[in-house]
Amino acid sequence: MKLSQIELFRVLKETNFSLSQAADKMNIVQSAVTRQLQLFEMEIGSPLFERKGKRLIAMTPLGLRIMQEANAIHQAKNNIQSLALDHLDSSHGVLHIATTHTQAKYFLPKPILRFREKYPGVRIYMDEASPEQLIDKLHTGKADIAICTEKVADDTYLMVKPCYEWFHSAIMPKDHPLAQDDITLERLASFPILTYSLGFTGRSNIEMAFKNSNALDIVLAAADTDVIKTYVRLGLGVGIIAGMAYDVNIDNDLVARDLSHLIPCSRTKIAYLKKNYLPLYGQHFVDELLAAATEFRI
Amino acid sequence: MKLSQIELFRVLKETNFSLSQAADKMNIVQSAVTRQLQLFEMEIGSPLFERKGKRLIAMTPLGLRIMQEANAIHQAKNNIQSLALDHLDSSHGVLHIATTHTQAKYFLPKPILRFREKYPGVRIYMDEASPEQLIDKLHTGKADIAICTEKVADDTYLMVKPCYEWFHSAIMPKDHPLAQDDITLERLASFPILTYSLGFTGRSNIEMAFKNSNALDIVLAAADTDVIKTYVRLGLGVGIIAGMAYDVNIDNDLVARDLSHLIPCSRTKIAYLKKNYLPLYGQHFVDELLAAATEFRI
DNA sequence: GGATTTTACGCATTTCGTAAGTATT
DNA sequence: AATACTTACGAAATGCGTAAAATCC
Repeated sequence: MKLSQIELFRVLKETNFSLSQAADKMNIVQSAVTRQLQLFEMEIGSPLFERKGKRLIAMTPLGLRIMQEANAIHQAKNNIQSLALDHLDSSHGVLHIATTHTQAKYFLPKPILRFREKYPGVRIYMDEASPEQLIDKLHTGKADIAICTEKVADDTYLMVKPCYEWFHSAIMPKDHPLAQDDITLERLASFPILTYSLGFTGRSNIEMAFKNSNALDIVLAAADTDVIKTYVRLGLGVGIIAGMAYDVNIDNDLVARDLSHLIPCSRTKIAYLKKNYLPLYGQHFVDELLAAATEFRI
Repeated sequence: MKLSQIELFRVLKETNFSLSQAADKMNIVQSAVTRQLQLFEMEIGSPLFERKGKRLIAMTPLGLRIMQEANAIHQAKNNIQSLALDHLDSSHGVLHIATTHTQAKYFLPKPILRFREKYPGVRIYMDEASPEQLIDKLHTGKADIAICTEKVADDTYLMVKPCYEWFHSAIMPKDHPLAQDDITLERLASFPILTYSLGFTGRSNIEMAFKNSNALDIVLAAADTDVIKTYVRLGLGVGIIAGMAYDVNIDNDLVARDLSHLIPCSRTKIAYLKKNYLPLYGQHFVDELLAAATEFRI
C-alpha cells in the first residue's frame, strides 16, 4: 500500500471517478492512474468502484468505508506537512478563512489588520459563503477557519469557540414613521421587511422572535447587509440587520433602532476542524479574533 | 513522503530509537533504515530525533507531535487492511482479547465456546494483564478488545459497553466463625482478609465500602482468584472475591457468603478503541459477550 | 468520431542489499 | 573489542511516460 495510491483513491472521488481528471490533479498520465488503481484494488483484494464497462460509476460499500480511512490518512499527512513547515518558519504560510459577508466586512477588518502587522508573511485567503457551505469547506479542507453565527454549533468534529454576541437593529430612512416611535414586534411586522436570507447572520433568531407574532412581510432577503441597505434607501421597507453593520459615519442618512429587546442575541463563533492542525499563526489569528471580540461592542 | 517512512518512524519509537532493531522489524537492512530516516527528516526539514553522535537518544518536540499523526496514519492503514480482509472472508481472522484472570476464567468460557462454534476460523489470543495494562494494550494495538471492571471508564478514546454487574462474596473454610453469622463490615474487618490486588476486579469497591470503617487487614492480595482460594483453604483468613468466582461444584469445601449488602456492585465492561476497526467477527464476539452477560447472574 | 480507459514496453528513478568505513560504549 | 550507525556502489524493483489498442457515448 502506497500513500500515493491512497491519495489517488481519494482524488478519484473528488473528480467524480474520472481517471483522466484524477491524473491531471496528481500530475501523472492516465495510464499510470489506471495501473495504480489496479494495483491498489488488487492489494485490497476487492473492487473499490462499481464499473460500467471501463468506466467507474460509483463506489462499492467497501470503497466507501475505506474512503473514510483514506480521508483520515490524508488529514494526518497534511498535518505532518503543516507541522513541518510551521516548524521551519512559523511566520510564513497561508490561512484560508471562510466566513459570511457580514463578518468579513464589519468584524474582520480590525483583527485582520492587526494580524497582518504581526505576520506579514502569511497570506490570507478570504472565502465568502453561506454558513452551510462554510462547514462543508472546513470538512473538505478548503478552509482552515470559519467564522459565522449560524449552524456551526452541533457538529462534533468541529472545535467551536464563542467569539462575540450582538443584537439586530432596524434601519430605515430618517423620515420613516418607525424612526421615532417605540418599536414593538407588531409595529415592526406592519412594515415591509428587508433582511438576511434564510440560514444567514442570525436570521434564525429573527424567525424565533416572530414565530408567535404576525408573519413578517419579507420583501427582500439578501446574504449581504449592503444590499439590504441599498434597498432600504430606495424606500422598499425597514431593514433588519446585524447591529454592527450600521456605520454611524457612512450610514448617517439612515436611522438605526436597536432591537435587542425584541430579537434574542446572536452569537458569532469561530470554528475549525478538531483533526486539522492549525499552524501557530492560525492559532494566533484565532487569538486576535477573540481579542477583537472583547472590544467589539455594537 | 512514503508510508514506509512513516511506519519506520513509528517503529523507531517502539524499538527505543534503535535503527538496527527497527530494521529487523521492517525486514530490511540497517543501512536502508539510515537512508530512509535521512530522507524523511530531509523532507520534514527538521530533525525528528535528538542525537548523541551517531545514536538517537530521544525525540524532538516536533518529532513527538508528528508521532501523533504517524500513529493516526498507522491506525487508518491497519483499518484498511482489516476492512479488506474482512470483506474477503469475514469468517477468518484473529482476535486479541485482553482481560483479567477472573474474567478469563469465570465469565469468558461460555461466550468464547459459543463464538468458536460460529467462527471456527477465528483465532482467539487471550492476553491476561492488569486493568491498566489492558488499556495500554488497546492503545498500542496489542489487543482489539478488553474486558474488565476497573479503570476503563474515563478514557474518551475508548468505546465502553457495560457488560454485567456482580457482587463480591466472602469465602472461608466451613468451620470458620463467619460461615454462620450475619456479616457486617466490622465483623468482616476483624479477620485477616485475602483479596485482589489494587486496581483489580472491583478492588476499588472494596476500598470504598471500608473507607469509613476499620481499615482492612489484608494479609494477601493477588490478581487471581485461584491464588486467593488456595490461601483461604490454608486458613490464612477470609477471602473477598468476585461472586461468580465461587464454583459450587469445585469449591464445596469452602463457604461463600454474599456481600452485596456491604460492598457496592461492580460493573464489568467491554472496551475497544473507537478508532480501531473491529472486524465483523469482532463485533459478533462483543454481541456474544453481551448475550452471555444477560444469562450470567451470580 | 471524440473522449476515456486499458495494455504493452522501454526508460528513469527509487530503494534495497552488500560491504567497507566510522563512531560509540 | 563489540556494537551501532553511516557511506558508497551495484543490482533489483518500482513507477512513469509514450504509444497503440479497446471501449464507451
